[in-house]
Amino acid sequence: MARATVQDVARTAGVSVGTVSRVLNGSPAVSESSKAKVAAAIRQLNYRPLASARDLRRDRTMRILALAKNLYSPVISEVFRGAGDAAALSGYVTLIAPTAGDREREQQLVDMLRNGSVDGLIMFSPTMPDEDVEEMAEQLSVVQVCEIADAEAAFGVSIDDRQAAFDITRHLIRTGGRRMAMIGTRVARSGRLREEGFRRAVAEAGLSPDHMLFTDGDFDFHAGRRLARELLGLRPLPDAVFCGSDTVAAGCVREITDAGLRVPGDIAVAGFDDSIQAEMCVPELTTIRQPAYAMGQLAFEALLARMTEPEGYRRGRTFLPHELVVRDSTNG
Amino acid sequence: MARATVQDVARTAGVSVGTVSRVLNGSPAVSESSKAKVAAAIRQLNYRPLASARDLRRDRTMRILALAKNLYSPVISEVFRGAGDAAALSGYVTLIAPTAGDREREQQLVDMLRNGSVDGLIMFSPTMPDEDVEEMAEQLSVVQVCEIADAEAAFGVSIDDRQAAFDITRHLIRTGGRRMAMIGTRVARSGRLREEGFRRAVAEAGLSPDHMLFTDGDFDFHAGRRLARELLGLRPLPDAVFCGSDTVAAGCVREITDAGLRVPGDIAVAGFDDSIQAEMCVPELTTIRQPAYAMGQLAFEALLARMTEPEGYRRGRTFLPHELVVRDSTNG
DNA sequence: CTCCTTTGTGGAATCGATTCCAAAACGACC
DNA sequence: GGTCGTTTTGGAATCGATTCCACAAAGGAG
Repeated sequence: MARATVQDVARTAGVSVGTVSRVLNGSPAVSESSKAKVAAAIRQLNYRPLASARDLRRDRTMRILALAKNLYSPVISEVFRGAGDAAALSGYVTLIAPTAGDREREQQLVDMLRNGSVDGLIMFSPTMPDEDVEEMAEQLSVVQVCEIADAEAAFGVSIDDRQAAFDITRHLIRTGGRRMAMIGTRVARSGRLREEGFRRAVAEAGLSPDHMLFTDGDFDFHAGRRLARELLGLRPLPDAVFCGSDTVAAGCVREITDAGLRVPGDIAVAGFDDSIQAEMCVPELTTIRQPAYAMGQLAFEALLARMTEPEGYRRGRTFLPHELVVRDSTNG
Repeated sequence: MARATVQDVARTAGVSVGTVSRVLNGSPAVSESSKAKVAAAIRQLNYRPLASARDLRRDRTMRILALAKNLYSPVISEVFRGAGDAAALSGYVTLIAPTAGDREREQQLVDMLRNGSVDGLIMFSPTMPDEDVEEMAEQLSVVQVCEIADAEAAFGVSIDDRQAAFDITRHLIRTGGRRMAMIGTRVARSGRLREEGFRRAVAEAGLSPDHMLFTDGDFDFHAGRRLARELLGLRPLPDAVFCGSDTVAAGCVREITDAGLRVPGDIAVAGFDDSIQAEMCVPELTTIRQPAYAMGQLAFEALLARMTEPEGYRRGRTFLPHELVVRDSTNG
């Protein structure tokens, strides 16, 4: 039993294909009797309009794609939840795909926008160089979220990473931090901005950073432990560490605790993101809250504007406010 | 500048549309000179074949969809990584969509299979009733993973949840557990199977369960804390608790520790999944390792068979071996 | 040089839903 | 009953890539 087509429905209902299509799309100019006949035929044949045929004719898919390196991140999943909810309100389906940081796979997914498989694209952490993002943004419906390339043509939503890192570092200093260390990443742009914010806050307090440790690879719990272990071997021992994410901070806290030192007594630790990891950690982490859900919503709204208005869409970046969340991993 | 079509490319290259298409699809019967001319025209016009037109004609999309309630779960993301990698090897793109446990949104996503937006579907935790899964599986390319409905026609990959729960409960008893408690969920089928395994192991040891606590809603860190708090108010106080996930177990451990009791000294705690949470917890959790990546791979392979072979596909369920991982949250 | 095979090419038909245009059906009103 | 709107309908054209068929060109064998 092959798939039923609009022709089959028309024949069964005793009307024309035009009428069937009009019923399907809720056109007002259809008599009640036709509507009923068509509805009956559709049910009888278990008919569904074929997406590719509809998309071809209409020249849009009502689908968008959201790209990220990986899915297992509280911030990413929350951002995509916000974007997905906002998209649903406008009748769009949001699909998500991980790139695994692989250029080729990312390219393949971006091609889905180029070849019309989806109408728009939300990029979380592009692996491609900034110039490519810029070029894409000029011709295609793309917005960025959290990780924003320096691209004039593109729109992006994020917090002010530099300011946020500045704020939390200042908090570390205010609560007694003098020998300042940072564990971060330079792979992501946000990581570099956080480094800047950290350095600025330290300098402003008349101090200088004692230790800066970075990873080029994963930025997870194990990386946090590894770098913290390294840190504990250095002198002078820091009394405050700013970590680029909660997960890394949790690894750092764990390593410090295992070494017999106390957090925050001996070393204060600050995280970033205010994910569930911050609450799971003992002691609970002082961190920066990102309005991830709202960022996702805003990203979709900007994307919608880009998709529907040919030219008058928003460009540049928008910052959403972050918030310092003080918990027990820093001195009160 | 509107999108270039195959016609435009043909005109620019001075060949026919047939030849362009043959070049695009790597047909061998094309001269080198035509190949070069077409390639040049494609580059010049920045041409990409339109997906909907191609899909319509070919009657397949080379895309599959993976559904789950939410994305922020180590098991889910690992399963989908396995499925995605396997799919990529066969030239398929894997798209992921969260249902948020919403029937309507789930239906909308399942419709993407019905209307040919994708060629196949991997379902993680269906919200729909088993009968619907069964009915879908009969006519459509669907496989299930981890959470498997009792559906004859469908294929599913998972571990043997009952046996795994049995194994870890037996370990709790072997290492001194007498007053046995469980914190679980009955919303998911796997949760019910784990309950069965727990009960069986307890009964087999000549004991009977002291406390069984379940949540109908979220099954996360906070739920773990809430149920553990409740548990600590009950008498007799348990000396061993089996939790249905690592995240819940982490919440449970946290609540017990905060109450001034020791894990595992006063109360032993076991988790499930061997996610990163098991390692982040203090003490690290004894748990059950699920071969999530392999489950994803296998799920895709079964799906591929279902999509390509009209009838001779696999049915029923396949169990992959689990593994008891002993750490510090249970007595040595 | 002819005949036959191979290799390459052009172009029309096709996939299935939508949409536009023209025409039919239906009322209402005189 | 005829005229003039207003609904409603039928059906052809369309979207863009693929594929099949027929035919042309090139090469090889005799």
